[in-house]
Amino acid sequence: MPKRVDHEERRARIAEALWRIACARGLDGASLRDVAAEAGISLGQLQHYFASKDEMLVFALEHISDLAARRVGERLGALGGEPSPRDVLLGSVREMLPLDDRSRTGHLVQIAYFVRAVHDERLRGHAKEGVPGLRAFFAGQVREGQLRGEVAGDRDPEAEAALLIALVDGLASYAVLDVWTAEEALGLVSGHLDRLFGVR
Amino acid sequence: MPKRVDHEERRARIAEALWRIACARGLDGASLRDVAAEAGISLGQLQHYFASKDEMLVFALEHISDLAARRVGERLGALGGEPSPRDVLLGSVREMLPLDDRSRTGHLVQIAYFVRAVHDERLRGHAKEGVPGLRAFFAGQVREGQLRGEVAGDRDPEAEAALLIALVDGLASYAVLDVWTAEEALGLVSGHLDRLFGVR
DNA sequence: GCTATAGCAATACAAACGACTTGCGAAATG
DNA sequence: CATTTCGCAAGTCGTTTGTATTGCTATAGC
Repeated sequence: MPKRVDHEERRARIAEALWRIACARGLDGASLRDVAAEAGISLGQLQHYFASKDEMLVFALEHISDLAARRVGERLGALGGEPSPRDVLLGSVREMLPLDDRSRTGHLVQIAYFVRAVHDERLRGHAKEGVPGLRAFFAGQVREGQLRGEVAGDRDPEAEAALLIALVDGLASYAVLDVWTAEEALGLVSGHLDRLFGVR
Repeated sequence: MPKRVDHEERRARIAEALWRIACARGLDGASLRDVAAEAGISLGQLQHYFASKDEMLVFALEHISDLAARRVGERLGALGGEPSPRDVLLGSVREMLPLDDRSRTGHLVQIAYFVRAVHDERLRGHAKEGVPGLRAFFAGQVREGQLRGEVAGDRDPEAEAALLIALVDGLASYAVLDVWTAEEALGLVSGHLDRLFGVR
């Protein structure tokens, strides 16, 4: 047998090159040749790891979702054993806003995929699948807040969760357009959470 | 002189053909030939009215913004002389959600432009310019609500306006992905407005 | 009625695209 | 040491892209 290389590691490297291009010029502006050049490899080598462009796009999307999920997990894990629901929600939200360059890149990539997902059935599945889980998680935190008496009992946890997701997403979208900064966006969500958690 | 045709009317027709394609397949999937075919004209004729593809895209964006602004204006005008701030806000929001097919098409087009705006300086200007005006308008309505005693005095009108814009935008984005329906989205914003306007 | 010109069709063209094929070197196995 | 198979480079293919060019037709003005 000839030499073996770590396929997954190579594919990850290529995916990261794709993100850099998608961030700078958009997903549709990323040709296979561009990605190969950005990754510092030949077109032939890229095609050795991805049989088609579509395969590359799907892999890159799954890869970035994994990384984002892991980042949120780490942040929440750092909160300690018994964190307050408000801190959990604010920590999650903080990870969903383009507060630093890396996160901003992630957002630009996510937006690039979002537009494609609108017209591409397969990608739409990927883009949608994370929402119910996130919504359930947020709703659980709201419910926990109600148990602790920090959230009014007449609030619908499922509705509040959806509101929070949509709100953060909208704030983040305008933040990447420089309509307002990510810090201002964070302040706005924080105010929203203040209201939800009875601090007046 | 030879015969003369109404250039603006032809350009508007071409722009509408572009929207139909952008709605179905995205902006990047719309070639000049596709647009010409959709408009029922030849490529040569299309080029007669738009010297370059970029010129066509910019015109189509400005045209759809004009139409959307006029729709909102009509809806608010139909509210009568002294409408309540809550009704004004809900009416505006209703126009910003993809509740019918025409509105959904408008949203898909807007999304297509949004992604392009992230990477295109000129389009970004167009995409951003409408927000401050809308925010000021919403903030004015919140302030009016405070004067009428319907909104708590410690709410920051500017912040509430930004929250509402971002919230509606996020809800609308997920609505076009079919994560939830536009009707559910409307119900969620309505609940948000209930809270803002002291109905508990 | 001649002419200038707007309107428009048809075609050409270079560039770039994704996909595919071929071929060679290297290395681990037998 | 031979052989097999992976890793990869280079080139080619047909298609599609935006733009440019050419030329015909009809009409308004002189």
